[in-house]
Amino acid sequence: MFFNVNVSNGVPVYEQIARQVANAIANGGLGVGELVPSVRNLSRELAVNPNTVARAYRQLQGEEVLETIRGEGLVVMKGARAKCRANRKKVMSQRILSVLLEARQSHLSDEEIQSILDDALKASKKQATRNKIEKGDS
Amino acid sequence: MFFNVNVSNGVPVYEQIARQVANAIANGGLGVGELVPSVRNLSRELAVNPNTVARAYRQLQGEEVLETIRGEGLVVMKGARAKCRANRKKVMSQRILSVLLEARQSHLSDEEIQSILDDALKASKKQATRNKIEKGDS
Amino acid sequence: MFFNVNVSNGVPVYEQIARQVANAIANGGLGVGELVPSVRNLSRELAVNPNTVARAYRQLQGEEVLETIRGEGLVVMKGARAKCRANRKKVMSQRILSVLLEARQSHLSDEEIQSILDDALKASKKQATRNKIEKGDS
Amino acid sequence: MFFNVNVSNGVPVYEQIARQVANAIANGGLGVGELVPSVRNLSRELAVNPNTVARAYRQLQGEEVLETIRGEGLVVMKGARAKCRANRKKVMSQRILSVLLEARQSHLSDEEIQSILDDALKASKKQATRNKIEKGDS
DNA sequence: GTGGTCTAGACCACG
DNA sequence: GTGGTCTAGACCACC
Repeated sequence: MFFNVNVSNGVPVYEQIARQVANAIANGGLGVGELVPSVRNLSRELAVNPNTVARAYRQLQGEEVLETIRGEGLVVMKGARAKCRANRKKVMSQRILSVLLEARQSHLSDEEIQSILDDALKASKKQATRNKIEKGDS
Repeated sequence: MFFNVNVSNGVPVYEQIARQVANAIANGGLGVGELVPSVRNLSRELAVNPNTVARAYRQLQGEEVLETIRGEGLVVMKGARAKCRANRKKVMSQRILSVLLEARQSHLSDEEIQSILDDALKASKKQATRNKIEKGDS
Repeated sequence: MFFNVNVSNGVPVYEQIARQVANAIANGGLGVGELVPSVRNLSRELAVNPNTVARAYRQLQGEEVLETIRGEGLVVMKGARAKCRANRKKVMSQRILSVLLEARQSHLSDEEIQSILDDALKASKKQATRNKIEKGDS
Repeated sequence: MFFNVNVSNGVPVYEQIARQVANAIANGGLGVGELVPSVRNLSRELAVNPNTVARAYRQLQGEEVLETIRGEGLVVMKGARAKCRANRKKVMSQRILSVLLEARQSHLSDEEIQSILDDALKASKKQATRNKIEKGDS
């Protein structure tokens, strides 16, 4: 359950946090009924504004992944794991599809697209391995 | 050489214009030494503010794809076609790679990723065909 | 870190701003990772439109000298100092070279050119000294 | 008396023409009392708009370098040669001085400036030699 | 508070 | 006619 945020990344910080929490749930790192880290703790750990963490959590509440237990904090809802898994896949699919569609409408040929895909797949495997080893970055 | 912009797309209008012009160059629709549509004409045609078109063109100047001929207009620079083709491919690769990397670091398995890719590829082909037939959309 | 602009100078205001910021970085007045003055503040201070400052900053982003931290502001990128120093020298060299080339192709003799250079060098030293003393000008 | 213009140069075409005519006069290529090429001829030869040539000539009239002889055309005025020589030197000096001043106010050291000057001087000599040999460019 | 985008409209130099 | 610059002001997302 180690989160990290990249501020100079284009992707809003609150989104990065929300995604990583959702991923943790999808992978079982955070189980149903468990408390997520408190806004204050997490914000300190990530060195971001508490409002930002709060916003990430709010978004996950809106997606019915987290719910507030009065006097306790935010916990993972029942059914959240399946939802996160499904959602993760759906988002991935949409993103890839949109890139591919744009590639087509810019007249890249099937062969070019295929070769780009193959290269990216290989590169991602290599990079993933590297990250697993290094395990530290900025 | 028919450009179109989608205002509620997330992607900034000036970027859409710049990309489409760059694509036109990459595909030979706009040849080296040719004048691109004038700022005022294109802005009228696309129903956007002239400044927005100007900004798109300015960006392409920064990339050394266009250059201005004083009192004449903007023309496609020598070597622009290769640059646009290479750039298009590079951008595509980066985008796909970043999605794949995120997929990996969210612990999706190789099989899941592969199946998502295959589905997206098929879907994109179908959609491309549809677009070719319809030839008009929003 | 005192910037100033000369509106009736031929040189576009946004360029003057961009250069001065780049120089501040080259000279260490603005360190890597530091926030540059906010668009609104600087525009107020210089009495120019915020868009003009924004354009200057945008240009420096394109040169990978600045990058935006969402919700925070613009900071000096890693490696920016070296880049700015190198660039400053390059620009100077090009400008001088182009003047010299034109002098040559207008058939000025070596001796004339050399004498002009010497005079200009002396004059610039004197003027620089004067500016250091006065420390205020229009 | 071979003129050439560079449209994608930043320098206004009419200025390039005016300068080259003035240089021809300074070098004796065009003698006092001689007719300069007609607007129509020169514009055809340079492939530029006649208005542009006319403007260049107008500027030289303003500088009292050319004068119109009714029914004849434009001729080089008495004293034009000295004036052009002086002017050429003055313009050169000003341009070099302004570059040097900017270099100083951007905190380049004396040594850096001197080295840049030396390099530029050497480079300009080399380039000038090359141009003399090649004698053709775009 | 920060920057980013877009619109509207004015003025300039150039050809 | 062309692009380039600048201003003024609105609206957005993010932190």
